[in-house]
Amino acid sequence: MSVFLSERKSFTTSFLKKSEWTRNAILDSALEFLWSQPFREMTVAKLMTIAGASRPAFYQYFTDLYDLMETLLRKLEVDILETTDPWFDGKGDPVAMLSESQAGLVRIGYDRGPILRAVADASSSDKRLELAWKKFLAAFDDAVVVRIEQQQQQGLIPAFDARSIAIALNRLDTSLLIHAFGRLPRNDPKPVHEALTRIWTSTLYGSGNESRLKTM
Amino acid sequence: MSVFLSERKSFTTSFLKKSEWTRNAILDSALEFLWSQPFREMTVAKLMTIAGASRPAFYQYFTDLYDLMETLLRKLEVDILETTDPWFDGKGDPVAMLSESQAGLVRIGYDRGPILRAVADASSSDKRLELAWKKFLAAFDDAVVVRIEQQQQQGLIPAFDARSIAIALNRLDTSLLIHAFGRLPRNDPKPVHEALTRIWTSTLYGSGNESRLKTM
DNA sequence: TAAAAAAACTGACATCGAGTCAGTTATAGA
DNA sequence: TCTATAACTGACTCGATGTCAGTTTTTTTA
Repeated sequence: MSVFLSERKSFTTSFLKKSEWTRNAILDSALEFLWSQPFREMTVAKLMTIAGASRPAFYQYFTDLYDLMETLLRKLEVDILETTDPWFDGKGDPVAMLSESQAGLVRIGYDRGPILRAVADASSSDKRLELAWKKFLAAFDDAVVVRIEQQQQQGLIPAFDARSIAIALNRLDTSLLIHAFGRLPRNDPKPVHEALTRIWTSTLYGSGNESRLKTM
Repeated sequence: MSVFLSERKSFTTSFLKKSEWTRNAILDSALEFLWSQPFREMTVAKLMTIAGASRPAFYQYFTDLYDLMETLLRKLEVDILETTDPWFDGKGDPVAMLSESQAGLVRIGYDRGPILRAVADASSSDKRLELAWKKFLAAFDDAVVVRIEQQQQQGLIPAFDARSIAIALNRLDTSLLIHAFGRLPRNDPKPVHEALTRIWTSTLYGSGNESRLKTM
């Protein structure tokens, strides 16, 4: 079960029905696999060898590898929503809240980068998973749009088309997290957090970044 | 050969050696295919049916589908470098130059979106193509870093780690272009251009976007 | 322009991974 | 301990890939 599980809780615990136990063993095996190899190397056979069961047993629990990946995506989703909370619901200084939310995102990206990458990779090969991934991203787009429009009404954020900016900023986050943390060795999280915060902040609040640009 | 070829020059022209002709017919078939279906649906057999030759003939010209996609990537690269020129080499108002370069990028993204998407999709399934794609992006990262550092020395851009911002902004561009134009029907290019320009501009030059945010 | 050389092409084959199923084994509950 | 239910497996089919020996078509050149 290796060192790679150290950063996360294992799915397999004692006192579970055999069926649940095996399902979790498969999920654990998938995580173990994806921490060291890209999704494209994963086959049902390899996975089940790690999990210690026969290949057909896999199909007892998942319809295919993409179905399994969707399960991992759901688990990611929950954790991301949690740590992203401050900017969406917080009451204080919006810049500080934003920085905090981005910090949470970076932390999760760092802790689960290869999984995030694997889901993104896999989603381009399967219609169903692609849809799930798209919805996952769209949910964030919607949340960011709402927050931007709220703060535009308060005069905290200048007037512009909230949706296209929200989409752009969210794409920025996902692709940068995958770029920086999607494979081992992972980048240093600090500059990633700084870059994201700088870009979001200057785009939304225009602060921290006034240029010396006058005429020219 | 269809309507989809209208926006681009066909590879196949007269007076070509048979060998070159067939190779180009395959490339044309790939474009035709990718304008209407995602990469994951593409098989050598389907492609060669469109191209009008036997399946094994494909391997005369390409080692596999990823090799073919790499060829399409090279062609994209050339065109992108062209239209991106203003901000990198221009002399006038940096904000205007930047907006112009982004416009070029958006135009290419719009004209070739599905191809861009197909290359990105395919790159996650193949080591070689993944590397080519990574290098393609890294080349832009480097160019942007150089330009940012130049303008930081001139005092046009505030001091910050140019590389991480460059990487972030480039990831933003690619993923947003693919999101907006990667499949039919494509989005309206105007808000995409506006969003990109707003984000790049406020991040680098801090202009066009001063917030009413004082204390709070 | 016709024959030789070179190139492009093809049918048939081997391989690999996916997904299915009928039949067997193991588990959980009474 | 027995039985019903759930979990598992070996063996199969299928679809796509990549290769090769042999044939056809194109190009060269005499």
